Amino acid sequence: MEKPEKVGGAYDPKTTEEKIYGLWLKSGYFNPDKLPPKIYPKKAKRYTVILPPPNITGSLHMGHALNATIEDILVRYHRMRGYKAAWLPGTDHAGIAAQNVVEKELRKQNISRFDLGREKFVGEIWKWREKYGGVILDQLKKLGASCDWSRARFTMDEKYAREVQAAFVHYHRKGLIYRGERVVNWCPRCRTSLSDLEIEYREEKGKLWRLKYPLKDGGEIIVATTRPETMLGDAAVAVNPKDARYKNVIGKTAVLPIQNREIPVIADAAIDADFGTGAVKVTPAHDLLDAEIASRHSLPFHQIIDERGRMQNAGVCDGLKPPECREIVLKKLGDLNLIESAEDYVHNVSLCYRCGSRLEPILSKQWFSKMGGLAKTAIGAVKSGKTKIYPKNFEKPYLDWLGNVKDWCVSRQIWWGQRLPVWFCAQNQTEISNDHPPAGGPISKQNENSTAEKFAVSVKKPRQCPFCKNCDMEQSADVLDTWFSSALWPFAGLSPADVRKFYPSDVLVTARDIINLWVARMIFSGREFMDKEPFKKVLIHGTILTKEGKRMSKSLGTGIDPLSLIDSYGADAVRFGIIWQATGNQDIRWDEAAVIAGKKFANKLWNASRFVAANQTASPQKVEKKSDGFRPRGATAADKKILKELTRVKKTAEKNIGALEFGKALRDIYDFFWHSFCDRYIEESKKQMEDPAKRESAAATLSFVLNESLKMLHPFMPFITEEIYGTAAAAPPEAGPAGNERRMLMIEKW
RNA sequence: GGGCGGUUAGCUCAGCGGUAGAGCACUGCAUUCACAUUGCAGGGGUCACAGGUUCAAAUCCUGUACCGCCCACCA
Repeated sequence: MEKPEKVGGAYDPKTTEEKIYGLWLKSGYFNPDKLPPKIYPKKAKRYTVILPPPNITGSLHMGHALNATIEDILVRYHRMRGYKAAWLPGTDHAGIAAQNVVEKELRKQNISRFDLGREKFVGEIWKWREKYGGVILDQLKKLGASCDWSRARFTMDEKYAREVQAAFVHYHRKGLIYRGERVVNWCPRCRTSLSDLEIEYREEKGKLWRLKYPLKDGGEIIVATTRPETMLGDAAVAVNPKDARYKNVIGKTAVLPIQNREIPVIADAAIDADFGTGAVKVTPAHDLLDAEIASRHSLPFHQIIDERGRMQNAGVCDGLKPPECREIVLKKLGDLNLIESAEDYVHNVSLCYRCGSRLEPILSKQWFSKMGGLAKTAIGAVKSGKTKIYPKNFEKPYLDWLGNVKDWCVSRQIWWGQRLPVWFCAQNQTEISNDHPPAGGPISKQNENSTAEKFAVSVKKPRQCPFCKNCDMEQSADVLDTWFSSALWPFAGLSPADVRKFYPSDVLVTARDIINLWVARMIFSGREFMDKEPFKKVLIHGTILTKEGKRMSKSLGTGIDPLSLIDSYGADAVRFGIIWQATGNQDIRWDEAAVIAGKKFANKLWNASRFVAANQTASPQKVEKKSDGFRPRGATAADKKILKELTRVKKTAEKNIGALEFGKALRDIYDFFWHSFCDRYIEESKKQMEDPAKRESAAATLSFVLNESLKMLHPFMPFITEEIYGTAAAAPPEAGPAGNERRMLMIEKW
C-alpha cells in the first residue's frame, strides 16, 4: 500500500526531548534561586517537594516513574502558578542493600568482604557508587523531572553523615538511645541485626511436633513446637496460669531431654491455652516472645545459635545448621520415645527484607531508640492535622503502628553506613567487633548487661579517654540503620540557608510500604530536630502491578522498564500513560495501551498546533478581557462556546490538581482538547476561516485555546508542550504572530 | 486473629443518590481539506450476590462470596 507524502509528519519525541531538557537545564529554572525575579519576586511563595531518595543500588522502575511523575506535575504546576518551586533530589546509601550488591560482585572473584577488610571493602562500595550511584537520577532526567540537580544530596556525604551522627548523640544525651542486650531479629547471611520493620514473612509448610518432657517427680508434660532443635536452649516450660489442666504442674521441675537439664514449669499469661497442648517450651535466646517471658521470670538465656546461624554450645550438633540439627534432635527424641506426634502445619517464617534469608532471633548487644515519646509526637502530628495523609485510610495503620511500637534497634553490624559515634575505652573493651568473621565461639555472655560499660558518645573522637585517660579509644564497629539516616532527609545535609528555604516541604509523595519505615520516622525526627513537621501533606500513591495483578519483580521477569517505554513511545507518552491510570489511589494493573493513547495524544497535539500555526493571520489579534476569560472581537457562538469550555476545564484542572487527583485532571483536559477543541471547534473554525468577517476571531480563538491547553498540559507532558510553545503556533494573541518576548513554557503563567 | 482496598462493556479502569462512561479491542462508512497515531456512525453491561433505606441506588446501610494488600509474639 502506498501512503501519500506528508508535509509535516508525525511528532518524534526522540528528536525533541533531549533538546528540550538541555534548554531547561541551560535556563537554570530548576533552581528556584535562578528563576527570573520579574516573574518570581522575592516575596513569591515557595513550594517544595523532596524526592524520596532512591537507593544507589536501584535502577528506575515503574514505581519510581509514577512517584517522580506525580512530583514533577506538582512542581511544574506550582512553578507556573508563580511559586518558587523546588524539587530536591538525592540518593540513599542503602546500607544493607548496597553492601550486598558489592559483596555479590566480589563473590564472582571469590573474594569475601572479610578477605578485603573493612576499609578496603567500604572503598569498593564507594567506587561502585561513583560508577553506578548516579544512574537512577540520570534516568529521572529522561522522564523530564525538573529537579534542582545543583542541590542533589547523598546520605553518605560528609555533612549528611555528620548530622546523622549528631542526631544519635542528641538522642543519647536525652536518654532516648540506649545500649542493651536483647533478642533481636538477626540475618545470618548479612550478619546484622534488623529492626521489626525490616522483616518479611512467608508461609511455609512445616510440622508441629508434640514433645514429651519428663517431670522430675514423675509424669510428663507435652509441649508443642515447630522448631524442635531449639529445645537445646530451653530454659523453662510455660503454661497459662488459668489453664486448669496444668494447675498442679506449675512450679514443678521438668527434665530437658538429651541434655538432662532441669528446667522449671512456669505460668505466664502470654501463653494461649488453646494452642497446641497449652504448654510451651521457652527458648529465651532465640524467640522474641520467649525472651519476654524469660525476663519476666528471670530465666537464663542459652545462646545455642551463633551469628552465622550455626548451632553452638548445645552439646549436640554444634556447627551444624538448624535444619540439620533438627534431624539429629528428632532422632534422639524418637529413640527416647519422647515424640508424642507430628502433624502438618503451615506457619509464617521471618525473612530478611534485603536478602531473603531465614532470620534467626539471637541475643545481641545493640543500640535502641526509645520510641514512646517520639511515637507520640508522630501521632500528634497527624491527629492534629498538621500533617495530612492522603488518602485518609492510611492514617489508621500509621496510628496503630505508632501506638504499639516497640523500641527501635538502630545499630547494624554491616560496614557500609554512618559509623556509630560511640567510642570504647580500649582498656575496657566490651564491644564485640564485627570486623572479623566470627569464629563460632560464644558471641556474648548471658545477662552481661550489668557490667558498667566504658564508652563515650560524641561525633568526634574524644581527645582523651574519660575512663583510663591514656588509651586510644576505639570507635564502635556498628553503623546506623539506613532508615535512621533517611529519617533526617527533609533537612540533613542542607545548608542553613537552604533549610530556611525548604523546610518544611509541602508534600511528600510516596508508596504505602514505607509509611512506617520512613514517613513516621521523618515526622518525629522533624519534630525533634526542627520543631516542626517536615511536610504538610503525605500522598500515598498506588503500586504498579502487572496486568495480571502480580507484583512487578525484576527477578521474576515481570517488571516493566520505564526506560524502554520511553524509548518506544517518548517520555510524555509514558507520563501520560502512568497518570491516565493513576486515578484515585488504587493499585494500577499496568496497561501499555494507556501509553499508546499518550503517544497518539501527543501526535494529536502536534498536528493541531500545526493547523493553528498555518491559520494565523498576519496582524496581531485583538482580544477583550472578560470576566470569564478572553474573548476575541466579534466572537462567534462557536468561539464563545469553546472559550467557555476552556474556562471550565481550567478551573476543573486546578481543582483536581489541588486535590491530588492527577488522573482526573488529565482525562478532563484530554477530553476537552481532543473532542471539544479538535473534533468540534477546529472543524467549525475551518468554515469560519472562509468568511472574512469571522476569520480574525477564529484565528485568535485557535491560538488562544491552544496556548492555554499547552499550559494545562505542560505539567503532564512537559516536552512536547514546551516544544510547541517555542514555535509560532502557540503565540498568545496579544504577543503578535511572531511571539515576541516569549518565555519558556515552564515558567509561563498558568 | 485484626485492619484496609477491590469486584461496572472482551481487556484496563472512571463514575459514588436522579434513567450506564473513557481508553484499548470490535463493526460499518469516510482519505487530495492539521492528524489514518484520523474523522463520523455503531455493537457490546440484569454495575459480584442477597437483603434493607429512599419518590429514586452502580452510587447509602447490613450481610455473603471471591480477589488483593498490610499488621500481629499462636509457639
